[in-house]
Amino acid sequence: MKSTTGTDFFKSVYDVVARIPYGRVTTYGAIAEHLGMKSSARMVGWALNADRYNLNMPYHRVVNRNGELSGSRYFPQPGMMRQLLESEGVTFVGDAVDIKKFIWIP
DNA sequence: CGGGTGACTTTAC
DNA sequence: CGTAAAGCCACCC
Repeated sequence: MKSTTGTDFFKSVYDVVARIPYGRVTTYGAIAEHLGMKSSARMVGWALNADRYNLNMPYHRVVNRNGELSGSRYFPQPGMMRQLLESEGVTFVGDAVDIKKFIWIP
């Protein structure tokens, strides 16, 4: 859990994720780059993993650079992530979203 | 301070 | 398309 020391790294991630518009997706790299750590996209997903149980945010709109739903396996139910995205009008190409069309950069 | 870990990314074979 | 390896940074013990 985030200590009161205020790492705020997570907070930054949550802030960006919460800003993802409806029907759009973003990538870990894009968020990391926005935070100034483009070389460490891992931290983004890792940050979500830390609070996915406590926070209510559209983290299903966060996908990897290839548009694949790498995080879907960490969702409560398999296929839920894709279902949510399709529900928002996001189209898929195979097992990945049409990242080129729905990519959103903060 | 050091080692292990990870929802990533890129390059290479 | 598959696996492998390296780079990367924050967090935990």
